[in-house]
Amino acid sequence: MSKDPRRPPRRPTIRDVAQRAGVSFKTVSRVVNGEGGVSPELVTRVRAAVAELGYRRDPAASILRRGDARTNTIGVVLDDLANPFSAALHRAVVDVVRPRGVVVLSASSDEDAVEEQEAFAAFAERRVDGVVLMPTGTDHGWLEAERAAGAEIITVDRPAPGFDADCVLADNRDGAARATAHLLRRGHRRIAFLGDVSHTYTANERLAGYRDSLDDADVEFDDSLVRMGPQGSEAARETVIDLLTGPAPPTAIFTSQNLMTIGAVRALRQLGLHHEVALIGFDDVELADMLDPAITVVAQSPVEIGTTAAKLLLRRLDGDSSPRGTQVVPTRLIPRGSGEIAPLVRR
Amino acid sequence: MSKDPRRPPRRPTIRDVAQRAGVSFKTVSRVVNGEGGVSPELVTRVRAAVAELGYRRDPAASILRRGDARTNTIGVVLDDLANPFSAALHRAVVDVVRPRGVVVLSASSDEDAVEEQEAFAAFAERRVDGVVLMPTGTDHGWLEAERAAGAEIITVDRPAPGFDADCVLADNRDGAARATAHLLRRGHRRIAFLGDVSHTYTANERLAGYRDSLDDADVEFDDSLVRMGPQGSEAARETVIDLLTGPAPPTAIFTSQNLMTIGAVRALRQLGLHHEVALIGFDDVELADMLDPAITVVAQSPVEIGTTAAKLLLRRLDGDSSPRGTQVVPTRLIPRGSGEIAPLVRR
DNA sequence: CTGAAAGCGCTAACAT
DNA sequence: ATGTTAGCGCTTTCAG
Repeated sequence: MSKDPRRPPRRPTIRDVAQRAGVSFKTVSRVVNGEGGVSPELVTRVRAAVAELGYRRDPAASILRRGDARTNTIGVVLDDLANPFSAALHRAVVDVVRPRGVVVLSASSDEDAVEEQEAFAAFAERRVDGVVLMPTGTDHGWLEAERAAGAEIITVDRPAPGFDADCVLADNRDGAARATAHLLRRGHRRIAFLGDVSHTYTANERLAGYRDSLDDADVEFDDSLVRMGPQGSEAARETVIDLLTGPAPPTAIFTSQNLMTIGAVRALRQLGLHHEVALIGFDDVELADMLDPAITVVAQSPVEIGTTAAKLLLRRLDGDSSPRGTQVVPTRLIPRGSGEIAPLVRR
Repeated sequence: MSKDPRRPPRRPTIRDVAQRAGVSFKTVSRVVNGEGGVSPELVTRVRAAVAELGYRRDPAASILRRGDARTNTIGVVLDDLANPFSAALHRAVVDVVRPRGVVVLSASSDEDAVEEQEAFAAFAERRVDGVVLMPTGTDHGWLEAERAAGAEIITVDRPAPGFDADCVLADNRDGAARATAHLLRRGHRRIAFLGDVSHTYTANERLAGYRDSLDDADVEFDDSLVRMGPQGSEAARETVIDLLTGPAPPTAIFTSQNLMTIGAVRALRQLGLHHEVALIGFDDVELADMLDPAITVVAQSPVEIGTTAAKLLLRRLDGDSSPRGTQVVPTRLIPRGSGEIAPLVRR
């Protein structure tokens, strides 16, 4: 009748099994852990009792007594588990650690420092062996305590400000520079830049790459062409419309994130300018190659980033104590059409 | 020098803190658990000692003694965490349970019964309170034992064959029927059907819906237009090309899964038939609205499915023991262009 | 308000 | 080959 939290029926313990099998509980322990040194006859009896009672060893008690702090669990905290980039990275991590008997706890931070820390704390409380973290842009000094408490930490996509950790990321600056140079080579001089909120590491790196190429080409940096901060594809769409309907519109657009690329595509369509204004996006997007024009992108390898990070984490857990460092996973410019549109003199 | 598994430095225990604070360990326990009944003075001293030592309570030991079997951890096993549908569903589950202090273990099964069972076992071994499962098409009698061992089980996207569990899924049959009727209404009579491997529940439901509408319209079912089994977009692309270049090609295509829709788009492009052959896909695809023609789809709500399943799971964990049942989340036909192409008489 | 003793389910160390 | 004892870190129970 009542709806109070169901008190689960007590699970059978090692002693229940022992009694049923008519042996000491230590014998059961031996069988359950495959320690050997038990007569086949008893093994059979114990196995039977285990099956009949549906006995399962309590891993908490086991670990407690054994004293090895390993839970064979790691955590993954990404900005958004539903974003294709993060989802691919996430899956790659899971796939790498699974054969080692390691399971993965997952959470999204939404680029919010509080959410991030809460997720991390929830994982740390459960004594994860390590965490793969996509850190927000805030100071991460608090991670020192987490490390001291025993968690290995690998950051992905960006370094953690104020904390020295292994890091696996894309060559953001170089990739952005190549994309920008690609547009400059076609003659574009007014290239808009759309970036994440300005405290984001990747946004800044990509912006830096954009500026690198402008400098190389002696094109003056124009602040009015840079828009940092639109969140999600809808905000990006509005921003692009604003840029293109403004007084001095760009002839090309560089969107530094996948959702922004989608927003830009929508805006260009809406204004009927998709064949006139060039577009290059950072991070590939599903079906980008099927659009008209197909979208030129700087493709990242989320799978490679995730795989690399996971392997590195496992190595650290195995005791590798070589100096911490950063691994850069290369990006690839994929020309598909939208990035090869020549500048149009509009009036 | 050696690379043997690092023996983590022993963590401080409740006794270490007690000694440091000059109190009994029970007092520390009281403070740590906020039990009250401790003088402010001692609370302060204990708090300080906790901070200095970086003490964290061992949840395993705590739960062990307390006897409440709850780990506040649930598992999620989906076919592919990187697939947009599953990723969205996954995130929705995480978001719902997180405010309750519940964390989520995640895994992909790749529609493989062995992977599925291994993932489940890895979670069960860690004593998850419940699991949200997208079951493969095989018999799931083995779940009985898992339930007996204490795990609440909710299936999503499909029921588990041979196992009675709460289930949250889309109105597959009806959605497919509406899509097919939509095409029939435009005059199509040769409509191809692309489905997942034939033992998949959703594939069969959608095929049934397709047949329902054919029957209603007195159109004879043609086996040669049905292709079950292409895995992934590339296989789907080849299948569609095969269909369209065959002796009696379809005038419309119904793809019953998101990756197949993408494959079909590629095939139609490749053959230059995208304005001549109609296409409707089951499950929405990012940028589908930006293609030319834009792709008509039967949109599912992965977020609603995940949210519903997670809430249901929490309710079960709270002791709700009402009869198990199935909840159907409606789909929505979104006409965008590709599904409104009239049949072309080809020769 | 504080503390000592007992024991959660299990395994290490030591018997037999 | 099997069993006994102690104790992992913590909370419960019961005494002061």
